[in-house]
Amino acid sequence: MVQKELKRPRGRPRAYDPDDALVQATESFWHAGFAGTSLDALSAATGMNRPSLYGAFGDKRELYLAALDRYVEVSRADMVRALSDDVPIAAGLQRVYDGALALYFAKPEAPLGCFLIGTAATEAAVDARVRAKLGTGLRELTRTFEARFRAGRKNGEIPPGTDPVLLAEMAGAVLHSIALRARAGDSRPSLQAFSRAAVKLLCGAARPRRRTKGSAR
Amino acid sequence: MVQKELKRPRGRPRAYDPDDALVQATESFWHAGFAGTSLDALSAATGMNRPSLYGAFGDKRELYLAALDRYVEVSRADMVRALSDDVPIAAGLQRVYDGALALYFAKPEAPLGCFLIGTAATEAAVDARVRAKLGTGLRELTRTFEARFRAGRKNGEIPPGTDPVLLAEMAGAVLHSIALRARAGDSRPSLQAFSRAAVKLLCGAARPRRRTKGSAR
DNA sequence: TGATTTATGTACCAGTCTGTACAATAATGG
DNA sequence: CCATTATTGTACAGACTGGTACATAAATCA
Repeated sequence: MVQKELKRPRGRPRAYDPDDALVQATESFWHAGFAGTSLDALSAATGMNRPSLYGAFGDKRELYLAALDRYVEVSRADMVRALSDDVPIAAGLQRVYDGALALYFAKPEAPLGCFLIGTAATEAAVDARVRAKLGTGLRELTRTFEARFRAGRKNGEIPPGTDPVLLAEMAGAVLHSIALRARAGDSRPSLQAFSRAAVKLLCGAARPRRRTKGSAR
Repeated sequence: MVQKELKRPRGRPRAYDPDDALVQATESFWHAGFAGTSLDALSAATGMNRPSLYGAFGDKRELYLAALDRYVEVSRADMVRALSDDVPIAAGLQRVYDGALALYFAKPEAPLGCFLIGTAATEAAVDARVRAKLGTGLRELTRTFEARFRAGRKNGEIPPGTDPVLLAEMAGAVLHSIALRARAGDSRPSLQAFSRAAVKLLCGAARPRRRTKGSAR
């Protein structure tokens, strides 16, 4: 559908796919962090030799920043999809957490948690651009939660007295905690259980109080 | 009170204080992470030359692990103190968060967040011992919350139907989020506001629902 | 086909990294 | 005062670091 090479560029064709290479580079950084990932490792992971890396992405830092950008954008899009208005808030929240867990445990032998939280946090103290991307990335995700809670308040899904900003921050905090704990070695079932309880608390605490027992599905 | 040099050891005396040096090393790691901190930096920060560092702590990794241990122990002790039973739960929780913020913003020009969360998360994926320390560290803090909630349930501070494990995990999640967001550049007042709202939510949601306005002290 | 353009592969540079060998130093024990 | 012990300071080894210069290869354009 999408036409890729309407017109071939002039010189020798690339031996790699830039998007693919960025994904591979992301996985390398995801595993060992920015400082812990060498250009040799990036070269091996992407299949590109060093000069090609520089030609395509600039230096190591620029490549890392590009990887962060892509990751945040994909995560945001996934969240928006999971939180779609035609699913009740609690179910949407749970979909976000389930999706996150699937990503964080994608490599079952070595759970990596969240790429942004797991690697950019360290670099943020040293590199202002990383700090900015980490900050805006986290805020974007929180704001996605907030938008859903706000819509839910308008819908009547959530009583008018509740604060969508606070609920969004709490939902974000749960996500942060899961991301971190996955990388810290906590088991997936335990985090899944936590996420379910947290959803119940956040969506239950928001309403006028009712029985928790015997709720359908 | 504590006698330090009841008997001087045999050889040439040390030119440094081991505890002090560990604190200095911690600050270095706190800033740039494990991989980002060189032995030269550690040497400069501690005032010890390389062979002394090796003699005192072993290699760089061992030194980092010792720094993590000390940090977790101090944090745990601070938390236990803040959550003492003779202060209401909500106030105790708030003391924990206020203390954390004071620590995370100790260097106002460059907020470093939490040492454990900010640096060990990155290294955890590569180093099993760091992962273990991160995991047990986080769990210890959460269990400290849990103990306080459990005591509060026994006291009547919190209704018997609530789950202390969940509340502790939520309180921990708020702490994790604050730690992260401090390092991501969020302002201290915004995080303080978040912590206050979170305390209200966690301690308010736990009780049978009542007015928030006009509660004494 | 030959000129042009772009990307690749090799090889390398200068600097930095972690860790250590070794001599000098400063204390104690007899 | 000399032997012993432990730490310090210097200097260095060997590996690895990020980044680049340069010749080669593969495509298009005329």
